[in-house]
Amino acid sequence: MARPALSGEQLAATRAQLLDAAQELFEEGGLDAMSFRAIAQRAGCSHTKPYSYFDDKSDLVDHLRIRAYRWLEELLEEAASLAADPLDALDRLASAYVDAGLARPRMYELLYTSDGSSPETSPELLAAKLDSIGVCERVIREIDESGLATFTADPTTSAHVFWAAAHGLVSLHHGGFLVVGRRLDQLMPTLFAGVTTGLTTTLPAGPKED
Amino acid sequence: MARPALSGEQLAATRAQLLDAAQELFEEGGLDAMSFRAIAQRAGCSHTKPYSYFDDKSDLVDHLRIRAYRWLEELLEEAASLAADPLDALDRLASAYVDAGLARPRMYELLYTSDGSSPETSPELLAAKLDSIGVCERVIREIDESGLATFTADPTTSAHVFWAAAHGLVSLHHGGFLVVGRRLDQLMPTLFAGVTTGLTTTLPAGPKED
DNA sequence: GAATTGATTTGACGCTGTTCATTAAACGGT
DNA sequence: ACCGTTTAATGAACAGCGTCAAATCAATTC
Repeated sequence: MARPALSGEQLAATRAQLLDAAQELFEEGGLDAMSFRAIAQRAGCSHTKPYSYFDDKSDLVDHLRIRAYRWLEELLEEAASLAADPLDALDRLASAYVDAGLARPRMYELLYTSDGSSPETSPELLAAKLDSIGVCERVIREIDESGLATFTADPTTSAHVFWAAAHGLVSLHHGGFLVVGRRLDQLMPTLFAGVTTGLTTTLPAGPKED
Repeated sequence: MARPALSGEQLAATRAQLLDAAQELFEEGGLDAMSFRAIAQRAGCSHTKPYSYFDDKSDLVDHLRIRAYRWLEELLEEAASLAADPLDALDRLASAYVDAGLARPRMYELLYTSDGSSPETSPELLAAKLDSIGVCERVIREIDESGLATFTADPTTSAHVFWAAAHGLVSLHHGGFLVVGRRLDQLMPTLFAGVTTGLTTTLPAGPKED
């Protein structure tokens, strides 16, 4: 009858284009630099076009958050794939997580901030979150199954504990708590060794009390 | 010669008044609701008066962050003061921290967010941060000195580890990772028992292999 | 009472996110 | 080849934002 509606591909392409622009602006200059209008300008369109592809600015940012979690997931997946055994994989996961948080603080920021306006998270965002932490859970399950160590809690809980430790560590750094600066290098092994020791009965480097 | 400059008291009083208004608005409706103009309106003055008391909006928010850390510090201090012994104090500290984070999510949010514009934090804010984590550090030092347990790392590092665990846990909850909801109640003891086990050689509830 | 000095307010600017009326473009039917 | 329809994209407009400059007001000294 008339002008054809946007095909799925075109729609996805433009959305990706807008998200690219948004991500660039955000990583360059933070939230202030990522205005809806600036995104449109960088994407080379009028400042109202994004409204055809996203409900809202917070909707756009939510999709950016999903991207951030996918980025993290791939990163962890890659780190785990290089490991010799599941225990090594958990170690690499922790290092990769912390390294990523330090290397791309803005991207990391996206993971743990939310628009105060929309308290409820979208299903896709939730799925992205669970998928990323799922990498950790899977590795822990592999450790359990391999018999290299035995976790005293179920894999989901154990993954949450590791995740909390890793995120807490990165937050501590970004929050400026680690005044010495070099402190993180000594803190990371202490924390993860502590958590691992506390959560497993058979250990990679046991407590060995004489 | 002329109209007298603001006395220190008046200045502090007005600043406190503005911060009260800002805190109210923020806890009511998040960052969006806490506009510079809305703060002034609630404080009952023109929308530019705050500029006589704060450099900037981010300056005002920074002072709000300091308030948040002072609030946290007092809260932890009070929790520790109720304890029978230092080991109990550490337990209460963890519970108080998590409870506070769950009860006042907006206040908690202030602790770990920063304006992307000003990467460097003010000395007062840094002091407030270190004072709040200092409560934890002090309790750990007391445990060490009392001989109830022996930490394998120095008190500062140990405090960082506990802090990271506590913050990570609250973040996990606020981030919506704990889909089940009740999960937190079982996660908290697991995490803190794990961290404590991993960091101490003499334990409140040891690993007891056999 | 007049002058002066600093606190406060008023008015304005450019920018923001968002909405709405308008224009432009791509197709089907005749 | 044209028209009518449908949809994408635009431009203009609005209220609200943070911020700055000029104007106003109040309190003190001469």
